[in-house]
Amino acid sequence: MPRQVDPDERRQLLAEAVWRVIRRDGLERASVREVAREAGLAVGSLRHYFATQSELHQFAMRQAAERVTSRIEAVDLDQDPRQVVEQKIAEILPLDDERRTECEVWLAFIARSLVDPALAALRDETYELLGRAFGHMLARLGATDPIEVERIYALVDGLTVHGLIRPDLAPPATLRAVLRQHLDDLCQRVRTEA
Amino acid sequence: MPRQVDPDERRQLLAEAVWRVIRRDGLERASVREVAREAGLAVGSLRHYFATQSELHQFAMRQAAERVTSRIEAVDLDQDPRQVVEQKIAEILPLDDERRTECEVWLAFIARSLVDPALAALRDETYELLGRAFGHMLARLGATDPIEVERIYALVDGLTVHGLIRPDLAPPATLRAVLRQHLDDLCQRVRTEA
DNA sequence: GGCAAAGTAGCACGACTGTGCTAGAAAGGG
DNA sequence: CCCTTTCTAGCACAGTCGTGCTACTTTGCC
Repeated sequence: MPRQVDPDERRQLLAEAVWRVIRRDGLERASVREVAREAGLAVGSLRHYFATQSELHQFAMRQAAERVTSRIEAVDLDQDPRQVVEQKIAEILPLDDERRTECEVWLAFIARSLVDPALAALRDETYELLGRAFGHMLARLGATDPIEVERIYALVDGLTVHGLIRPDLAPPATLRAVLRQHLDDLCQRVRTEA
Repeated sequence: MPRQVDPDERRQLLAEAVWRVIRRDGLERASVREVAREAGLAVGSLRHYFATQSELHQFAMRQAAERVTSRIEAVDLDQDPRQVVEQKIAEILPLDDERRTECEVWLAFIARSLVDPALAALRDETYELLGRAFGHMLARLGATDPIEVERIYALVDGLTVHGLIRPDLAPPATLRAVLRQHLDDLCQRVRTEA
């Protein structure tokens, strides 16, 4: 029998078990039984923390999003704005295994959010949060055009997908290079406009 | 009992039934039973055309990809290169209901392809085909930098995702505007480099 | 007509699913 | 010490799943 731990910590461990199952077998295999097995718990025990499968999935999705957003907010602002923006965006992209996990999990939940209203609400929350973050980042670089905000946001999400599905053709170095090129263009245009 | 139809046509009808189920309930609900019900067939009848569920899903995914790629190849080349590129890319984006269906279905399959080798092979095939298409399109505009190819490819895929999940914040007009802005920048850079 | 092929339908099996439910163990405060 | 709360565990039910299998109908060719 696993030693008792702090309830919040137990929920976090269960969320991470969900992530591992999703990475290994996909979201459709993240059943309460499979997640409980992955976490080393009985189904009845898991359901003491999450009454339904839906709650479990929502929590796992929210935790994945919060790990990303909290890292973005933790970036040191006391440096060149261009560097700040680049570092913040780097926290979203699948550049290492930790961030790759978050991206894979996120993609699985995003896909399901198209047919699951509860997940859709969570998705919208994060989408709008990130959208505002991109707005602030571009403002910091002197760009205010909403089209440019959507442009870099879409670019980053597209790079994320490419990094996930073709790590051979879109490795971390390439993702970084594309991002740098885009930011270069952006900064240059701002300068010439001024 | 449904009248007998041409076998290939029947397979196409079944693929479209898969698409409808995916849009309505998600890929995880696209069971042989549900698809057969959607198509108005018995399970045994469906399995006369697709021996396994995996075959059914692969076919449905391939058909969705082919509908997009064939439209791209059908774009009239006898006009301004900039227009050709814009029209080709417009065939990928979820700008109307038909294309939106393809994109939603594609996203569902892409997500599952991370844990399904058979779908991964199909995904890679299409990814490389589109990658080459973007390479040709940029070459037509005078751009050859591989980073620029990945950049516009990622941008389009990101716009697709945004158009799918937030049609309110990223409506067709916005997707088009972002694409135009990107192509404008691209063409201008080519001119100044020359 | 007959006969083979193609198409349609439905049953049955074993496996897995979410969740309602009960029972017992552990923890902590009095 | 006891008693309440929290936690862990497991059973049971009703449902869905993929697929192997057989039987019947329709089609098309001779």
